[in-house]
Order: sequence, then structure tokens, then C-alpha cells
Amino acid sequence: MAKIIASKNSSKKEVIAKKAAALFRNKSFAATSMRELAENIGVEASSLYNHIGSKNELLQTICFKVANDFTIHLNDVEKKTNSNIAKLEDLIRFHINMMLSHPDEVFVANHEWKQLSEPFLSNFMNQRKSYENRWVEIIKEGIRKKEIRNLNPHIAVLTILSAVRSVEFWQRHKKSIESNELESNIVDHLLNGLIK
Amino acid sequence: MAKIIASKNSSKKEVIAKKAAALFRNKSFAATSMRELAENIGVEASSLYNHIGSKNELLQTICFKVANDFTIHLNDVEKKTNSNIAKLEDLIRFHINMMLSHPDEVFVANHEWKQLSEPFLSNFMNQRKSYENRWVEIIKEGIRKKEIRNLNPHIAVLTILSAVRSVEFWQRHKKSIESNELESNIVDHLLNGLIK
DNA sequence: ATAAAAAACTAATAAGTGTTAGTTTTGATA
DNA sequence: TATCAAAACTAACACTTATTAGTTTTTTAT
Repeated sequence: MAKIIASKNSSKKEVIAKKAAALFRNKSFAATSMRELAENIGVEASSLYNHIGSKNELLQTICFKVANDFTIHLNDVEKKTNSNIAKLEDLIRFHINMMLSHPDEVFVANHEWKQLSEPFLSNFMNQRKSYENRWVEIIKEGIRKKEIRNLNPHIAVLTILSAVRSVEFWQRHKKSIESNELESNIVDHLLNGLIK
Repeated sequence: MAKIIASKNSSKKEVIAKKAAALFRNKSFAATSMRELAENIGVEASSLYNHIGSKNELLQTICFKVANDFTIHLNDVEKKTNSNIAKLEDLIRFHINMMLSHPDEVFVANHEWKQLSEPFLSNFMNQRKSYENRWVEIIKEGIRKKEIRNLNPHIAVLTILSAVRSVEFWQRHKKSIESNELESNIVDHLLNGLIK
């Protein structure tokens, strides 16, 4: 009889969620069956239900864990007293490092959140909108203090949040690029541009 | 008896593909059923098969139409004799305009290509890799000619290709931003950076 | 060693899947 | 108006889906 092995650092539910994140990323949430997830863990599908409530609950666990990590970090950044550019750099680096340390979870939160059921879907969208608005405020203040060029702050936020997802592409390629180089290049590009 | 209405500019198959793109975007390919697609068109599911071969063929149609449009445009850009920065700006603007004019199709090509069946999947990935490599060559030459800062060309390409997808976010928001403003801001940000 | 709890199993359910077969309706042409 | 192909329909197929019920095995605690 096969078993789900929990470790010191992760409960059985966390083991399931971790494997689910990998499958949801590689095959999409809808195209991943509970039988397939179970097989990957080495157990029958019905056994999973001793540890989780439903397939959709797994997605909720993954998405909100990621969303909360980002929100908590933003709380910290807002408390600091450094320049707004420094705050943005901190935020950008955190995004990149989150994608490097939890690639599957962040990918799922970025791309599969649409499959959340209500009320979690509305919840997630609101949390994200609020997160973006707080970025916008940082950029606005940076413009006011003449640290930042006079770009549309909303568009700048969307551009940055989109650009950091290039880490996903990089993970497909692994073009012999060090993750340090990746991080510094993205930050440099977004802050200083491409033109010499 | 309901009917699929073809127009002067689009065959019945194109009408189906257009609706499919919208559904695949909003619900994902796997989570969209043929019955649902049929209902949206106003016809029974089996009737669709008078016009298409399979669900996956619909995805192929959408993905390769988009991929070919991008490749054709890149062919044109490579023939030009202007600066490499000008070429990049041209390419970036084309990406943004493609997302504005065919939002659903580009979204599906960007996010649902994984669901392609072989050999189309391998085909698509190769075509994309080749496309990216040709961008890389433009950036390399720009660096050689001192037009472009000495960033890692591969990372720069991934960053740009990722950043232009911010148009997707903007389409969710519609934050009273004109599409012209969106385009010029993204181009400006990527070429000149954020810092004053 | 025994009892209780946790977690695995088998089997089944009801619903939904893409797709095909066979039939009927529609619309255009002769 | 009769004919014929295009394109709609109904009905069904064979399979897969998430999830539950009921049972057996394993682990934990006394």
C-alpha cells in the first residue's frame, strides 16, 4: 500500500499541493485529472480526499499562498524610508526571486487563477487590484519627487509586472544564464532602458 | 434551425475559430467544451464538425495564424536598413498592435499553445525559438554598433517579449487609458527606462 | 497486545467529454 | 418544381471526470 510521505517541513496536504502546482503548471488546471495527480504521488485518487477538500481547494491553496507572500513583502517595503526607485527595485527583485524559488506556484497563481470558483475568484482579483494600486502609489510619489520619469504610472506598473514574468521563459530555455545575471539584467533594463 | 453565418470576409470555419479564441481565452482550452462553443454560436455541437476537423485543429488554426503573422512581419523588418533600435521599436509596436487588434487569438497563442498535440506542439515551439533567436541577432548587432547598452541579448529579448504582454493586463483593467498612450509608454519604458 | 484513529483501498455514481452515424432540413441550381 | 449538395439535426458511443460510500489496512497511543 503506497503512502503519502510528509516531512518535517511539509504536511501531507502541502506535499499534494506542491505536486499539484507542478502539474497545473505543465498541463493546466483543467487538463490535470485527480487520477493523474494521485498517480504522480503514488496513491489512488480517492485517497487524496483524506487530506484535501476538492480539486478547486488545491488551486485556492496555491493561489492565495502566493498572493499573500507578495502582499506581506509589499507591506514591508512600504514601511521603509528609502527612495521610491529603491522600493521598486526591491519589489522587482522580490518578484524575480519568488519565481526562481517557487516557480510552479507563482506560475499557477499568474495563469490559472481564472479557474478559481467563487467567491475565491472575486477575492483574488480584488487582492491583485489592490496590490497593483499600491505599486502605482509608489511610482506616483517617485514622479512627484523627480526620481522617476513622467510615464503613466498605471502602465509602468503593468509593464514591470509583465516584464518580470520573463523568468518563466528563461526557465523554459535555460540558455546557460545564471539566475544572478538574469535578475540584474531585468532590473537594469526596466530601470535604465535599452538605449545607450 | 439555427445557422452559422459566414460573411464576405470570413468563412464559417473562421467564424467558429473566432468564437473559439474568445472562449479559449476566457475559460482556457481544456475547460471549454465543444457543446459550449456550439451554444455560443447558436448551433448543435455535432454541426461544428461539418466545418472543422477537431477541437485541437481549432487550436492549431489559431496558434499558427498568429505565429505566421509575427514571422512575416519579422521578415519585413529584417529587410530594412534602419538602425537596430528602430527595428526593435518597430517589432515592439507590432506586438502591441497585434494584441490590440486580435486580443483573443494572440492570448491563446501565448498561453494555450501547450495544449497543441504533436507534431504541432514541437513545430510551434521550434517556430517560436527561431523567432526569438532572430530578435537576439538584432540586439547583438545593436550592441556591436554601440546603439544598445551592453545587456545580455537573450535576457533583453525575453524581457521585451514578456513586457509587451502587459497589454493583456490593460485589457482587463481598461483604466481609461488610450491605446496610443499605452503603446508609446511601453515603448518608451523599454527603450529609455524608468529613471530620470 | 489492544483499541482507536488515520489513511489507504475498491467500487460505484452521476455527469460531462469529443466525436461519429444516420437522418432531416435548407438553399441553390437546372 | 425537381434535384442535389451543404449543413443542420437527434441519438448514441466509448471514455473520462470529480467525488462519495463503504471497507480494509496501517499507524499511533495506551
